[in-house]
Amino acid sequence: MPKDRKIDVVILGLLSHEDLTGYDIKKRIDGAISFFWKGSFGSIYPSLTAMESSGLVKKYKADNSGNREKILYHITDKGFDALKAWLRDDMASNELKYETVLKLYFGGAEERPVTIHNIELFEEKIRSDLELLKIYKSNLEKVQDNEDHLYFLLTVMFGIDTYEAYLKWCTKAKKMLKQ
Amino acid sequence: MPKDRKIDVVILGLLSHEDLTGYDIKKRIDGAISFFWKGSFGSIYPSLTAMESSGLVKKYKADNSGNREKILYHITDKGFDALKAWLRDDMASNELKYETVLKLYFGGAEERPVTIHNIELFEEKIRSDLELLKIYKSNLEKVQDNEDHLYFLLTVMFGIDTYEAYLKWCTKAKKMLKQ
DNA sequence: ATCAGCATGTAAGGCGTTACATGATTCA
DNA sequence: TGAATCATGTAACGCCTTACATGCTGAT
Repeated sequence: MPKDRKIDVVILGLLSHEDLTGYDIKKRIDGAISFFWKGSFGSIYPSLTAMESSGLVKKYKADNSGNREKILYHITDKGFDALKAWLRDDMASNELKYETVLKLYFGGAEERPVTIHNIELFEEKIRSDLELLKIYKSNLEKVQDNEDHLYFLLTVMFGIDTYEAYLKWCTKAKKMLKQ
Repeated sequence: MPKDRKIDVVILGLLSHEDLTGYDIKKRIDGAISFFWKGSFGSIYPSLTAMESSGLVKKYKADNSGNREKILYHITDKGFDALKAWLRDDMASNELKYETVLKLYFGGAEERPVTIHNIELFEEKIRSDLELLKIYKSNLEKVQDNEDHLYFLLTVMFGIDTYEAYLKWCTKAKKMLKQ
């Protein structure tokens, strides 16, 4: 029964740095965060509404110098406390659903080239994502004064290290499957 | 709208090796597979029922030498075709929900020791899982005749390689957080 | 003028978990 | 006798995705 809507803390985390609209939040999630978490409008807007009524965030209209409606969200003290409580909580569910590995595990049901092809597809995806991560990394290394940047950098390094391990494994696995 | 119940292929994959009961399937999923996929009774039994009515599997009562009711499932040709079609399909969604990395990314909202502690928790979990994986690996290496074992071995190696990369990253990250 | 992007939201429905309900068997 | 494990299933409910609905702005 305990509420388990992780999108809430993703949003609170983002709002702990700056006020954002729902649309902004979506863009942030689609950026560097997408490597380890996802989120859609269909979850973001309801979460914002729910967190507003429980007092974790506060909404306000942007000072309309233009005339487009734009609803910005600001994290409250209560929201900040919730974010910190989550960080201090030892609980952390790391759920991976690797369809590629699943296909590998059951690869015996097909000919070897099928599995080799699946590994190659994975490899290509990882290789291009890795390039992105390296760009993120070099951008982060340019600005070293900010404490937050250390955390972003560590996250990106986590991605780079694991992706490089994936690629090494791909090479090895293909070799073994080709005898 | 396309059916996306991946638990179906997990079950088909398991049944491609041997006939199993729903309970057996759950045990298999909780074993080596749990490293990259999860499943509960609440999803397994309904999936079996659905796949029976669409002809992918066939159920039969175990020859009751005992008297406990036991329903075994056998994969049909149609089920085997579905499994192979899935393997041949280029689509593969690898969804990770790394709460640990999420906490890392937003770690700036708390003091450094909080993040260091979170990394240590992750490290311990990975270390003990890695031991398990290494046991699986040495067991697999004892039996080399079977083609299926190659796939299991590759899967386990994937786990070992990535887990070792995680551990190296943990050491590095802790060092950086302690200056 | 049109298209991409900005911007907010709702609705339907799928997937899956947790908890519940039930009962037999095996082992200490 | 009692606990753990075997064994099957249902019910409630939550989370999230996809698709839909709407409309403005800015660039080409």
